[in-house]
Amino acid sequence: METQAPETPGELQRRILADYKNLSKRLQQIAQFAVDHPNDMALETTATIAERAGVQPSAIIRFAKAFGYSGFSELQRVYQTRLAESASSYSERLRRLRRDEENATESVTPQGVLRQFCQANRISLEHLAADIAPATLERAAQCLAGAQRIYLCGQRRSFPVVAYMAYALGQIDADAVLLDGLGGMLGQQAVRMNAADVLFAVSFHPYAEETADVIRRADEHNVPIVVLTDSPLSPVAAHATVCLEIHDAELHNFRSLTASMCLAQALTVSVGLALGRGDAESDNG
Amino acid sequence: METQAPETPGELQRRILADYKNLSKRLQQIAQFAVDHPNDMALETTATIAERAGVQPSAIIRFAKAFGYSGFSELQRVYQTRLAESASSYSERLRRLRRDEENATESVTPQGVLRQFCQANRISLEHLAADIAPATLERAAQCLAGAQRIYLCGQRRSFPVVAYMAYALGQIDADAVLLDGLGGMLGQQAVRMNAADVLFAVSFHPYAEETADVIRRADEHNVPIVVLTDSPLSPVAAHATVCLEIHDAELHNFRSLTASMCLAQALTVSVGLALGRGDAESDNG
DNA sequence: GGGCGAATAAAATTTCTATTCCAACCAGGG
DNA sequence: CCCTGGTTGGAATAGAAATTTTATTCGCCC
Repeated sequence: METQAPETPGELQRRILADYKNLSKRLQQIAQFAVDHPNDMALETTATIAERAGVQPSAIIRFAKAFGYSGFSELQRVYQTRLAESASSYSERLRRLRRDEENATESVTPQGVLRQFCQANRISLEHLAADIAPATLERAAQCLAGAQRIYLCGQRRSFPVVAYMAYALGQIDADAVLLDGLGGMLGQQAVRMNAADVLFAVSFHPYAEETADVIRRADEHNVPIVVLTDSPLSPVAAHATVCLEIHDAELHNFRSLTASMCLAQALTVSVGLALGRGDAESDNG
Repeated sequence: METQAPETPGELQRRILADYKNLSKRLQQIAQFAVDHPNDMALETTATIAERAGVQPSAIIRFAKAFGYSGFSELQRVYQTRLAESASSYSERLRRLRRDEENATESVTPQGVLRQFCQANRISLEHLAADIAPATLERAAQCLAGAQRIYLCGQRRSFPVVAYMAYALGQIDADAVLLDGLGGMLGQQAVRMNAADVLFAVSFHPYAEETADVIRRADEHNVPIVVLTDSPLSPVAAHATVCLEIHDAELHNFRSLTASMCLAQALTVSVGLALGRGDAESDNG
């Protein structure tokens, strides 16, 4: 009632421990339970919590109010953020970052923008390393390394990713062909794919029609397909032999490519290592 | 209704993906949202979820029933367990990640390589934010924003960077031309540059001859030049009006592009903000 | 193009939950 | 022993949320 209610999980935890000895017997009992079962506090109803803690529902309300909240719901909100943040906080963190920084005055200066992007991209790289399933990545690398020729396809925003791979795979003497659709001849370029090859396709949200076409064609000819996309439900994922899911940061309505590029690079190097020409040349330009 | 309702988060995820194509349009929309925002599914109310997903609350119920649950609450319970479980395993994942890093043998597996790249790139992003002089960045942004037309030039490893910029600048309706040297006509494309335009050139170590040529030509015609390169002593830096120096990470003899891409993106957004069309569109592909 | 059935939206209903309130309770001091 | 401060338990209440019901729309087949 009297003091300000903690708004972050950490603050709350500290407050509970500090005020513990000043609480009444029943409230101490609840504090104990809250510290021991934060998940229950976040997910269960007052009735359930009351039962599990062996108290009356109204005592739960009193507990919340004792820490300055208007009611239990407000307290529960704090426990929920704790849970959401600690879980797969990725998009949550990015969203918060965006909210925090977009209204800061410096966010419109170039260096402010740069700092935001650096920060956001660092977070997305952090998660990239943890989120990609090793087995999936392994299969993707093997798929590419075992192919006679690697066809690369990506339009619009995805194009830089495959452009980079075309270059990098060339550096390790892999037989890579970039399907660039130059002169409207994407179909012509793609028609030679066969089952001994592999198609590496990159496609993000609005999912360019051309890429979908190439994938469909590859699927019809039993060409293995490695896909890099942003959702397992994306139309391109359906035909994938191996599907790599990636979530790049988005800021100022621009989606980044950092994580995608990083993954592309790691894949290329892995293919190189598999082919025994990983750390080959001295330089690349 | 007909089949058994999934009781574990993993099962549920698989069921959603498998049945996706059999669902009605609205239900697909919800499935999409559920896959993308599991936290919301666990913590928010039907009304809130409905609003965020852009559907009616009753549609959420139908969604739950479509997977065999008696109602939404039962479905939500599953998402809650997912959240609760991942909360406890998060620190576990971090610990594993750290432990693995000390393990040198893993560095040749794809996930080991990926982790190294993520780590290295995160460090380079950290430095990027600190190393770039705000004034230089500001001048670069103004230079680009004030130009009638932006010519983009980058070969080999630098190409993905300018390819991305060509795309991104197009998104904000800037007049950008990618000098891709297609059909050996790089000279033809470059000849129209004049003093009201600007040339944005990217060039790294062995410094492609074509890029140097374009820069030389631009300089002769008094075209302002913004250069992104890896050394102030590089041959391309000499002619630069504004010179941005960048140091991407290098691993396994492959130089990354992460920092360059990040800078390119920050620049593009800054140009957009300067032109007053920064956060324009809803989406970009 | 008109009628049929499924899918959806909107309103109405029911269920459940947080919260309030007050009587009973307990401890300590007169 | 009884009053007095705070504390507790549990019924009552107000409100919100899930669910059901009812119209309406949409898409498809004849």
